[in-house]
Amino acid sequence: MSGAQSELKNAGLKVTGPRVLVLDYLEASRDRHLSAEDIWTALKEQGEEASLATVYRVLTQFESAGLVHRHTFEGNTSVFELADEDHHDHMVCTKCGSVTEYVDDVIEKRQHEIAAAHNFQVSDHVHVIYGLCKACH
Amino acid sequence: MSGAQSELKNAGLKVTGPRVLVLDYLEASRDRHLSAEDIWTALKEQGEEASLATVYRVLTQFESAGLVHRHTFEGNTSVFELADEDHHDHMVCTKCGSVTEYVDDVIEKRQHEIAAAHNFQVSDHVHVIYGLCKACH
DNA sequence: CTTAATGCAAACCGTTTGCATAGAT
DNA sequence: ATCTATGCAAACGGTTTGCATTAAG
Repeated sequence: MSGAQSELKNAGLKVTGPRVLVLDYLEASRDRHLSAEDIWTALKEQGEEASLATVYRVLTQFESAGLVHRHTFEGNTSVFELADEDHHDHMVCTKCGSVTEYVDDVIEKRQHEIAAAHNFQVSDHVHVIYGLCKACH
Repeated sequence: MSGAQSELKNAGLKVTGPRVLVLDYLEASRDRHLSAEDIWTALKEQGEEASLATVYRVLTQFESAGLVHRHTFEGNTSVFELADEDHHDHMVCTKCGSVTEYVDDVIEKRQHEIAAAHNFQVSDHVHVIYGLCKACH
C-alpha cells in the first residue's frame, strides 16, 4: 500500500482514485508549488483521469484535513504544497514565478511580539518577499 | 480647488467626476481598507453616481500612478488604501475583517538580509498576520 | 447494500473589456 | 473640436456547486 493510501486513511479520508493520484503527484513535486490546473494537466499527461472539479474538491479536502497548504500570493490563482514540513515563508520571483522558501527565527519571534503589543491573537501569518530571483536579475 | 483635484493633476490624470469622488472618499476613509465595491456602494449611498466598472478603472489608474496601494490578502477580493503614508504591514482579524497596521524595523531589515543571502533582489514584500483582534477574542 | 465521491455542465463572483456616448481641455 | 473617460452589458478566469452516475466500504 502506497504512502498516499495510508496518509489518506490517517486523515480519515476514503481512499479513492483521484485522491491517491493528487496526493502522489504532490509528493513527487515536493519542491514545487502547484495550482489546481497544474495538477490536473500533469495527471492528464500521465494518462490518468480526474476532472478539474474533483481536483479542486480534493485539494480543498486536503487543506481541511491539514495535509496541504494553500497560498494565494498576489494574483488570482491559488497554489498548493504538502503541509508535512516545517513552517516557512516565501520569496516569489515576479519574472519567472519561481518560489523560494525560507525560515527565519528572528522574524517568527518578532511578529509574535508585535501581535502581543497590539493585543492581537495570532493564528497564522504570511510573509512574502517579491522581487527577482538569482536567475532573473 | 479640492486636494483631490490637485493630486489628480499632479499625477497627470484628468480631473473627472468619478476620479474626484473616489479619491475624496479614500481620503475620508484613511484608516480603512476598502474594496472596489465598498467604495461604489458608499458613493451610491451618498447620492453620487459612478459605475462599478469605472470605480475599478479609477482604482487601477490610481494604483499605476502610485496614489493607491492594492492588497489581496487571502481570499478573492482586493482592498485599497491611499499610498501617501509610510510603508507598513497588516494584521487582519479573521473574525471581523478589521485591519490593523504596524511597522517594525527589525523585520524590515531582516528580510533584506534574508533576500541577500539567497541572491534575491527585493522589489516588494507583504507581511500579514492573521488572527483575532483585541475586540474579537 | 449504503453512503460518499466523481464527472459534467452550469453557476458564481470579482474583475476586465468592447463599444457607443458623454465629458474634459 | 479632439480625444479621453464613462456606462452598460457582455466576457473572463479561477473556483464552486447541483445533479445524475459510479465506486468505496
